[in-house]
Amino acid sequence: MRQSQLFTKTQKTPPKEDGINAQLLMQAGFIHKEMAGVYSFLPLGLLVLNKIIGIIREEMNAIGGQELLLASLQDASPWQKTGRWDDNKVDIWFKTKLKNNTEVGLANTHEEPITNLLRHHISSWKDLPLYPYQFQTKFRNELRAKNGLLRTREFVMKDLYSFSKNQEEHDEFYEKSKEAYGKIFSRLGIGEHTLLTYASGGSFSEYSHEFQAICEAGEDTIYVCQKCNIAVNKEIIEKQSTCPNCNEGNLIEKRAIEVGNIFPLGTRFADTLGLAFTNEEGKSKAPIMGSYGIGPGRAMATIVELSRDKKGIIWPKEVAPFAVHILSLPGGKEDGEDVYKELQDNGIDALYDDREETRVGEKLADADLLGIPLRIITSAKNHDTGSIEISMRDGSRGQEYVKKSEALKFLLANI
RNA sequence: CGGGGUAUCGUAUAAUGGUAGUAUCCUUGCUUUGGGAGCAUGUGGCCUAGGUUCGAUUCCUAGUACCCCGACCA
Repeated sequence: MRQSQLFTKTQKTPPKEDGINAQLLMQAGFIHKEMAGVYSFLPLGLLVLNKIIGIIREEMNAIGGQELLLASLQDASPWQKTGRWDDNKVDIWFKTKLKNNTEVGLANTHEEPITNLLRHHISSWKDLPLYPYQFQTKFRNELRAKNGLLRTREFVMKDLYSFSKNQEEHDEFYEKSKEAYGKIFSRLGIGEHTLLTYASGGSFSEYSHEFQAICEAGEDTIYVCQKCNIAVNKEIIEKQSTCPNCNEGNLIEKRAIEVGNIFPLGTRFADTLGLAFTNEEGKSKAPIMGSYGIGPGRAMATIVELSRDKKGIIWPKEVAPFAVHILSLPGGKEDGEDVYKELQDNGIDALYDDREETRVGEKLADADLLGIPLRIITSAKNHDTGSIEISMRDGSRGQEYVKKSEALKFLLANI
């Protein structure tokens, strides 16, 4: 895309905003704040969000997930059956009314609707296991939104629900989901910081699991086992002071962001809502359920918190809005156009700073702020030597000069 | 939900009971051109409603919004 056509602007003075993530994302023009805890995604922000969603989708499909899209408007009755309609039980509901006065809710999660829906589609053991998932907007009426995109009142969530024939099948998928989550956070560029964390399992299992990215901006406190590189959360450490994995006690306290969680649900929802299948012996059984969540927006905020410097964001390769940022400095227009066209023809996403009135310093400062991983500079100086100049936003490699005719080959090898 | 604070151009901020200023952004022009350059130029603002006052952006009350601390986060 040509930067001269991009309608969003960067700001020289950062907005006064809580959370470095929102501050940088707003300053760079990725998001817009609508109100406390509610953000809109602008073109650059949506590109990143969609990259994140794409990665999650690939990994969910790889373990047998089937994508669907459930409704946001919720009928009260399934929630009333499970006891989760009551505002005293679940205090984050947004509720509203139809014209005929029927009360409806804006979904904050989807265990009830998915379970209820599957009553129409599951009847035999042959229909299981089933792993439906979605990317869907959740509404949660938080008493206090904070930390930018880390705690919002409206956010897209990937939620997968597993329906298994028996405990063994459930456990097998649960373990697979752990691995898939590991891959996701690694591809998002925060794998090194993200630890599997034991959390309370509720009534159906000893543990559930969170994926906690160690970060000072986080709201959670976790306790990291120095030996296993896993962690436990507050709930667990209050009950036991040792690592559940190795049983040793050397646990270090850290702040962290919960970027994902997986949770065994047993048969609670199926029992209450009447979801059952006929097993091989002809008996009616409730499927074993689990839920598996990741918030792409929160993941995006976490990436920004963990991957930045004084000058701006440093997007990891797989989530960057563009693979390459071409800056045409004075005397570099001709080369800039050529390189941009060549990249386009070869399917490489590039942002091309073709702005003619913009000064060099501003272009460079903007590029630092936007954080696209690989930068190409064309200029009079480079033109004279028949080269383009390539550098990495993260500073992992210094400036390299490549013959213009070799540029594509070089890029294909490095993005 | 408890406690505290703030509200002034798009952004960041200042002052003031008597016609609201700066920086940045934006317009226009000239000079510049490898790290937000210079000069000039123009546009744009006191959250809402009451009250006190000759006069309120300023003081008071209420509302609303936002922020912070805490609690909460199934």
